[in-house]
Amino acid sequence: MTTEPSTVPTGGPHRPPEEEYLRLHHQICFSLHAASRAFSGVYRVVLKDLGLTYPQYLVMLVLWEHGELPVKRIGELLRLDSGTLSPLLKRLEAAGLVHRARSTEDERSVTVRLTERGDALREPAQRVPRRIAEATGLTAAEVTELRERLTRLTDALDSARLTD
Amino acid sequence: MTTEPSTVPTGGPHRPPEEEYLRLHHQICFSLHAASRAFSGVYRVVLKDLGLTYPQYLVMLVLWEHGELPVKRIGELLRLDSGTLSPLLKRLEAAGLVHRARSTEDERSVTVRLTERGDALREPAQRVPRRIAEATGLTAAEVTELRERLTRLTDALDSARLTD
DNA sequence: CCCATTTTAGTTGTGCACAACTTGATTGTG
DNA sequence: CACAATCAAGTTGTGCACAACTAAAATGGG
Repeated sequence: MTTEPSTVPTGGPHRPPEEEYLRLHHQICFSLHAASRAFSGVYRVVLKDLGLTYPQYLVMLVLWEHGELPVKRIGELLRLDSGTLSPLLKRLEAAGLVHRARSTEDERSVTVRLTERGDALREPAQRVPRRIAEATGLTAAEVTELRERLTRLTDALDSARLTD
Repeated sequence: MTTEPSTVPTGGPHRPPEEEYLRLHHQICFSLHAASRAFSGVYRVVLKDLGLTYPQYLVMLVLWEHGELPVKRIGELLRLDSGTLSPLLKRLEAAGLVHRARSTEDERSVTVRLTERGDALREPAQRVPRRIAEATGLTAAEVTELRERLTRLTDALDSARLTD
């Protein structure tokens, strides 16, 4: 029974809809998962010179854009919570790229700002996007379309989760 | 200097192409990352009843389809190595869903097969895909298109990585 | 003014991803 | 046959994601 359950698609004349769903679904959930990991893999190679991981790079991107931010705001921008960010920021601080300090006006808040080294890293990082873009083999228009589709998908998934 | 570097897009009359790249690129890499995590979040909720995590569910999917497989083959199908699979399979075995045994013909290989409980879990799992499909808010055609795009992207990223 | 509630970071524990390495079995070639 | 090269799993160590929790500060209603 367990040695040969439900083999290849089917032998029957019509396929039950649930089977069809299972297959399609398997493919979409797996392909997104795989694409995400393939992306990290390429980033791992490209970011090696900078000494950054992919999530660390995302944090640096928002800091390069904004200069300094409270941890809370970084979390909102990157959709990450303190359980992920606290140790990550600690590692960036240990690497001398950022500085963390309690806000004086609100002692609950911690402000993260770039150090001189962190700011300087921006220059070599400028070359990263083009290398990644080349690796994807997508045109700018395709990138935009895919991004929009993924953003809509994320919003749909997030709101579906709330109503569960 | 570090307090306000490179603020908003620009103040200048023409934007340097690297800046444009940085922005677009930021968005695509972030959106894929976020979509992947949003997906896991929905799966986490839906799979809770089955007592499976998302990666465990992927392994169960290929086992439900093939009945039994060597670890090596599972890794090929899911693009995962033994460093990820060994402990994951150990947890599935501890949960009584699979059984692992050294192959008699090749002592290097370990064959993973479903236990009766693992096979039985297939029935309630049939309802998962529809729930996920509803959460995505996508039509079947959109799912197919997105999946194809992501698969092409993964292939492009993987081959780009090899030539690095 | 006081205290319950909320907010912000941080901590702990579990699981996944992956590089680098180890162990033991198999294969191919001299 | 012998032994180097290869191969399959597993182990170790690092980092990310996230749920659940704690600690400390701020806020707001009575």
